Amino acid sequence: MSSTDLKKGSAELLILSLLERGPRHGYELCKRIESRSRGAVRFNVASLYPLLYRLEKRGWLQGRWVEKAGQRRRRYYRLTTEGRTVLKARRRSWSEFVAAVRRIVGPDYA
Amino acid sequence: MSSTDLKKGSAELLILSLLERGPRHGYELCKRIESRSRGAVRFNVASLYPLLYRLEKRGWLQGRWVEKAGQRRRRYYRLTTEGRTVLKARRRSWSEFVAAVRRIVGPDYA
DNA sequence: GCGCTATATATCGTCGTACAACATATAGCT
DNA sequence: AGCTATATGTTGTACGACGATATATAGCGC
Repeated sequence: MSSTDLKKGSAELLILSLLERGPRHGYELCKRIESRSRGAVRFNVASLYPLLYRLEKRGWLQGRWVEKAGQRRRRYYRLTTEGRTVLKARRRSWSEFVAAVRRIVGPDYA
Repeated sequence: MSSTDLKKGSAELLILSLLERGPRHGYELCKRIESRSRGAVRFNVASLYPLLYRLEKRGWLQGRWVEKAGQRRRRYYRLTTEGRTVLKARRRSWSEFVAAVRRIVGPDYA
């Protein structure tokens, strides 16, 4: 599986995690994921924006337009209370999943 | 992301890993994944069989029918040399991916 | 002025894949 | 005869990833 495939399931977890410490806009999330993962995870904008809309629609995020002179408008997203609850659950299920995979795949030989 | 979504990217890694120690047939792989992950990862047959065909088509697996009296025929898959090479690479990229996610998501609070 | 890059958001069309549902076949248990 | 377990397979739907493309603003080099 390519690194593209690998990130499929974890995209939401990454977004929610990054928003935990404060509002971020789409492009910023994109760049943060790339730099924090040292390039291992890269987000295509054609996936990111629709994903943000979905999360907002589910009530986990709340977006708000911020306009500044001499700048393209930005949409800042913040975690809702429900979003925080979901994040907690997602973190737990992620670590459970990783543990389960480790039991099947065996220890790392990296 | 549901545990269903989570496993999307790792399905191939799981199959390849299980076949590392010897030939297995589809249903057996299904059951082994379920039991080794203690129920955390479950495979739908409608995903498993097409996946096995794909892997075989790519030359990573080789299947062979085994018929026994009083039993439904089984198709046993074994890892090819190419499959072993791919498995090695997949294992490495999986652990890199997990490390990258951990840097973004933070430590486990499970 | 022009091309390039970076910042920032957005959509369209294609393609792959997961899975519910259904189908088939064998055997044992009740 | 009906249920469960074993075992493989297909069809149809639906969702999501991503390449390509578009729009808008600003700065830099030439």
